[in-house]
Amino acid sequence: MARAATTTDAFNAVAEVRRREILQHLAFSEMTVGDLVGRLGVEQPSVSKHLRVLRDVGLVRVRRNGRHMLYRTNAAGIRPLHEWTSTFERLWAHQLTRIKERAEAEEKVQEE
Amino acid sequence: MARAATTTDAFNAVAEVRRREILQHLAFSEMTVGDLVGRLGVEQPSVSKHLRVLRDVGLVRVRRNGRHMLYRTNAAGIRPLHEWTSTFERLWAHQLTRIKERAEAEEKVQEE
DNA sequence: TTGACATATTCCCATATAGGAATATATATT
DNA sequence: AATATATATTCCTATATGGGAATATGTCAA
Repeated sequence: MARAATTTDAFNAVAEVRRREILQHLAFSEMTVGDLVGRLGVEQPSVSKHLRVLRDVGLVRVRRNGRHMLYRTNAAGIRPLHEWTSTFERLWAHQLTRIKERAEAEEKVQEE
Repeated sequence: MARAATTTDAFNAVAEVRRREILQHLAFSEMTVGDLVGRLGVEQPSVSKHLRVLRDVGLVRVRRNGRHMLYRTNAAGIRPLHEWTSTFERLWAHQLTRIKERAEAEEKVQEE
């Protein structure tokens, strides 16, 4: 079997750096495809294709304005990612604490 | 160009469902490859290969115990994902508020 | 040393990319 | 209608995948 399609879910869609960049650019203001092309320095067809993927998984919304397409990030689509990572939050806090404790124990040894 | 390697970063590694499952299983207790095979119902070579990817990006740590390999999740590796998604947190809270407001406005219309 | 057990690696293949180039579609303008 | 502008899609190709099957490696036990 091959890798899962990029349009399978938000996790797969967001694996690509360009698409993460796009989502950030569209997070707090609508933007045109042309705007994105300018800001990312990527060819227009590439941008359109990435936007297609993001649309398919519901990570962006579009509306037309004349011959321009106005895209914006649909933050709700990112929420599942946030929640999945949150389940590990306690864990890394814990692990960092242990690392800190060890470091302090080491320090104490140094002092003696 | 093809898709970026799964070992490029945590984003790519975590795109695969199996690997997310593995990380959850190894989050709060060390486990053996065999344990994972049993819990996931996946062939051993598959599990080993997924673990290899997770190791390469630093999402799991291993230690040997006789002929068993004990794996555990390295939560710190997931943190970048959490932080990236956090930048959208305000946004979805905001968008949900707007949706709610619209719903309430609709309701008001109904009452009249 | 030999055999059993646990895990890792290799080989094979169908599949899906991402980007580049070319082209199609849609809308505005004259 | 003809042209220009904005965006989307198609075709191409090198590349990496995930799973299955087979095999290699490593460690313990007798």
